[in-house]
Amino acid sequence: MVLQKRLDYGFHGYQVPTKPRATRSARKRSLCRKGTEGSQMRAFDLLATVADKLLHGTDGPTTTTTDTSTENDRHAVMNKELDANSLLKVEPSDRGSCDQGLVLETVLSGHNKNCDRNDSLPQHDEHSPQLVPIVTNFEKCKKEMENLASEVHLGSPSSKESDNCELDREHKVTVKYELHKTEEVLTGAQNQDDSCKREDPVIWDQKARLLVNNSDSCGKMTQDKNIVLNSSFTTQNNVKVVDRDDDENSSGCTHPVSSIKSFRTLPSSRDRRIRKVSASKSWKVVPRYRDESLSKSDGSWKSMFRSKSSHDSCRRQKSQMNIPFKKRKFFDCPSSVSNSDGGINSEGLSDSTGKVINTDNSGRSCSASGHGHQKSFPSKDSHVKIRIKSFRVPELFIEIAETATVGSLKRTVMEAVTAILGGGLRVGVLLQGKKIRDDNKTLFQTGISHDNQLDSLGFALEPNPSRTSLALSQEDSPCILLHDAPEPLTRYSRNASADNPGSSTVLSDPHGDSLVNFIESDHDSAPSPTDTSNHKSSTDSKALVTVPEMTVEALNVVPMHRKSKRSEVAQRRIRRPFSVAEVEALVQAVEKLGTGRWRDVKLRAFDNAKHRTYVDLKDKWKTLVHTARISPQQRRGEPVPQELLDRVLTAHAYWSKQQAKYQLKRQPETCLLL
DNA sequence: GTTAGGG
DNA sequence: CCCTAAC
Repeated sequence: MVLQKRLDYGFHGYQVPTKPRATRSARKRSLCRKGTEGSQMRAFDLLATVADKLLHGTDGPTTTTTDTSTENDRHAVMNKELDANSLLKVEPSDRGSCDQGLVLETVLSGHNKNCDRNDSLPQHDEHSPQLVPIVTNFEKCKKEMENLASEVHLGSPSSKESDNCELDREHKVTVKYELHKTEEVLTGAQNQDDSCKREDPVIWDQKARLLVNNSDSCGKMTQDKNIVLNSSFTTQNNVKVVDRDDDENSSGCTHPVSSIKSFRTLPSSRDRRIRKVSASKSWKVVPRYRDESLSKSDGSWKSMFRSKSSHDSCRRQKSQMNIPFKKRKFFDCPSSVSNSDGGINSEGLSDSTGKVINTDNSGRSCSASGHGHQKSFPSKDSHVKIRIKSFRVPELFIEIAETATVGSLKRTVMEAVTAILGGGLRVGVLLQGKKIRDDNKTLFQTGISHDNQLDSLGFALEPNPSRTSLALSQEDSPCILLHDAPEPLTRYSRNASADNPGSSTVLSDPHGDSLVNFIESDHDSAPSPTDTSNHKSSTDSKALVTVPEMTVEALNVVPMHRKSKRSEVAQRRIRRPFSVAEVEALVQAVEKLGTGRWRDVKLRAFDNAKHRTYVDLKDKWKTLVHTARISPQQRRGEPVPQELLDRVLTAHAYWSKQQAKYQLKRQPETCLLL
């Protein structure tokens, strides 16, 4: 067994600063479309628009490798560079169609040819060594951008200039990268701020003001009320991306797992399926909402946002997202997220969802919005101009083996980002800290159109009950297939192991007590925010964990389905191969309890492994039996000790007999009865 | 909510 | 792992 270093990255947030502005024409068009409705637009429409745009943008991301991804560089990157200055950028993929292609790039400080655009890259030096800030840029195709801008940005043409020129075409996502357990992203925060600055917060503000002024004048002249809103969507999530390699070791010990509770806390939809899922399944991507987010906010968030936003009081609210939901194949409305969810959302919007921070990335947004909004607008007109400066998706947690390639890292991050952005997100609107739940109210009715309320308008990304699932599924997306063999990950894992001599396939018991460990793996997988925060300072951010060999390929992230399937955001749980220790525990439990009592088995041996449902155990047993029966050469994935397989066969045979006996017993009875 | 089994 | 039927 080999110990591998595992790198955990906590993404404290993705920032998607303002999206590129639509061209004038586009904007005009958009204005025409939406503008007519102006403040009369229903809140629901507003939500739908924003959500739609957001989701659209993420369609069809692709990941590519950057210059730094060579094998040779890999270690350097992982060990050294990451600590210092590592950046991840999401860019349009070359090959991808404009509208969809996104590329995730890893940029090392120093040689980032791509940096040009992002001068604002955070400077890590200041930060603690453990923190690895990553900035990702989301560039959307103009088309997308235009659409986005057009939709998001509603206003009179006159004000157009004011909008965010700098942001043009760039949908930026800033990702904070943290080493595991370092929840504090102070550095990152600063970085972000920097990046934000880079975005020219000042300019923004000024522009915003200009806008306001213009709008005022315009409004008066045109009788349009233009409202400029700078707001950021904030979501606090912890997404833990776990390596999906064949090896089970990954399972647990090192991975924090989302707690079921959290899921349960979500607003329950009436969909039974969903409930089921939430109850019994754990997802890799775990939303953190709840207090944790708040606590975190103190650490990373606050620092990040506040640092610059000092002047303004921003409302912080935690928002939760990523509650994995199963696909609702049958019910989903393909078209617009918001629409499809409508009913459910209303409920979902409720408190359960986190709160939203009303700040922009830099924290200034708040202020900006504040400036802009101030009561300068005449209330006559119906047009509401909204500018969303950034969307935040804080806390992305990624855990990846050191032996993973840069490419896999990119893919993993891409996957996570895609999952978040493309996955079940919905937009919540807050006014003065209160969630606006009635989607049918017009903006005017809600008060969004009122000058005095503008400064208190906020947006939040929230888990979309119907389609939220951050879980990344590789298998789901066709794209993956293209890159990877359709075969199960396990297969690849093997290959990978071969490729990486250093890593051993066998997972050792990192903690010593395999059973206990794996049993508790869940906890690991979903570390509470608090925990992480506590560990922040630890230099060991790179926790050395025994990790089974991980297949890089397995990690490949697959972009979610494009638009076509946007609606079906729900994804299957990520694959979590059983570790030998888990198998051991399973075998032991089955030996004692027999087959057919999976719930008991679960309670007995996997009670603490939230991510293992009794169905999972049953399935695993099924596969174990199958595995035991086939030749070793045919087996894939982490090899299971023959001894265990033998026990499997023995136990299986024994309990099969018992069952047969039982049935025989009964048969006569039934016969007699008959 | 559990089991069992096919996919 | 997912999905369903059946209980």
